[in-house]
Amino acid sequence: MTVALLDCNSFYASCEKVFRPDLVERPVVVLSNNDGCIVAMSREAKNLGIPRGIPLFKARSFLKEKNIEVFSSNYVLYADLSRRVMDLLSSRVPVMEVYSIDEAFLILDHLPALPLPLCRELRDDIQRGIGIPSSVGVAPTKVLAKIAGGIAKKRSDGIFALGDVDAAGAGASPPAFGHEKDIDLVLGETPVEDVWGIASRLAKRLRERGIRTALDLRKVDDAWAKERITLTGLRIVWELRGIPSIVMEEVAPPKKGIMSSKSFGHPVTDLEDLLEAIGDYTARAAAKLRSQESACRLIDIWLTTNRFRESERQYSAGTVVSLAEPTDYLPDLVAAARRGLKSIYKDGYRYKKVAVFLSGIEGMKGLQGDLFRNPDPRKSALMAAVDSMAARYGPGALSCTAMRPSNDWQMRREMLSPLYTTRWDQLPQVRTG
DNA sequence: TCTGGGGTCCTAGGACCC
DNA sequence: TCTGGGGTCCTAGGACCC
Repeated sequence: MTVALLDCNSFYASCEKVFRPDLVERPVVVLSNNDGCIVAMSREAKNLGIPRGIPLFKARSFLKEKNIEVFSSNYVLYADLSRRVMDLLSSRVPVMEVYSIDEAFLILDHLPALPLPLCRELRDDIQRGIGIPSSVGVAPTKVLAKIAGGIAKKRSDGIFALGDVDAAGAGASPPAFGHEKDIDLVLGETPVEDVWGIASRLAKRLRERGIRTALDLRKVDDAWAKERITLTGLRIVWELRGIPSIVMEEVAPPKKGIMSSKSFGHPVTDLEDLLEAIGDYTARAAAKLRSQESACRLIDIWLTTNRFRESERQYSAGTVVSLAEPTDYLPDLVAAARRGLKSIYKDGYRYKKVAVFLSGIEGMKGLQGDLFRNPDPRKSALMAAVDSMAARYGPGALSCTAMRPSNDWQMRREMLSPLYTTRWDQLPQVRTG
């Protein structure tokens, strides 16, 4: 197998630069929801040594001092540019897995083009046509392609291959980057915690056993790995050996749980405000549920105060509401969510966050019982209308809850870029003369 | 004043059944 | 006094990913 991992560089920051040519070489950071933390940085910002995940209030003076451009997160823009990248890839490579908003695995076997020239072309086209820089790692398995991708990011040509990938492809061109010996060299220089699937906790345990690099990990005993790092870990070991063991998810499997949760812009004390927020979050989660043609049986609700404010009284609680039958019908879901919230709400606390989690998810088509035999056409029609309104006016357009004008639970987004690509009224302007 | 929001999979342990 | 063994389902929590 020859698999490529194409990864957009500093994706959110790169998206913000697409319509701002004045920012080309400038350091840019993108904030989390609620303008809380720094979650993405352009290369220039990374080079200044800003830690990822640092709260904005701690970084503020540094950002100002270094004249760094700061953006609130604009997920509508990122999702739209991501879709364009993925569409371009799937038009050239029939077998691929969209792994995250900014990454895709591509199967390069049995294509007319050789792997490396094709990757160069894809990378160039994404840059020229969409304006997003990317890098590509090529290898016999996903885990090795991830490692190759990490090296590609540091190279000026943005491409790195582990093994004889062109020979493995159509067989016509000389090997591009190396043979087995070179794979050993690269793995020997890859710290074990840089392997996909091995994070700090696991890495610490491995290091205690003398396993410090990807090369060490590749050599461990199968039975030992199965027992100590589970089958998930054993698959990583096999992949390091070049044996494909992690499946390609060509079509995204339906979600087994759908979450909607956001911190508030200000502390919230009033039950009515919390109910309004939970209605909004439930509407967002339910829209995702319907978009994958599923229904859910369980709704988890939880709420919490701000754990960082140690001087304040803390309270957090959650509850699960079971529905009589699986449903995707928003009024029923909202009613259940409100019931759950009322059962755990306590007066007198300053709340930071509420969350909705839909689970017990089943496909609508597979549903047994009254719902399937006797779907209520009025309910389906209402939900279709809700979904088309949301497509037009945004995900929070309808939530079965009367929204009051001064809802101060809404998140802060004080440095939001325009919706360049999805709203006519926010298209970039070209000045002439 | 200000600290993100999604997801997946795995294991352990309890309840319950035969 | 003696108090199995195996299976399933559920939940909580840990660990990992972006």
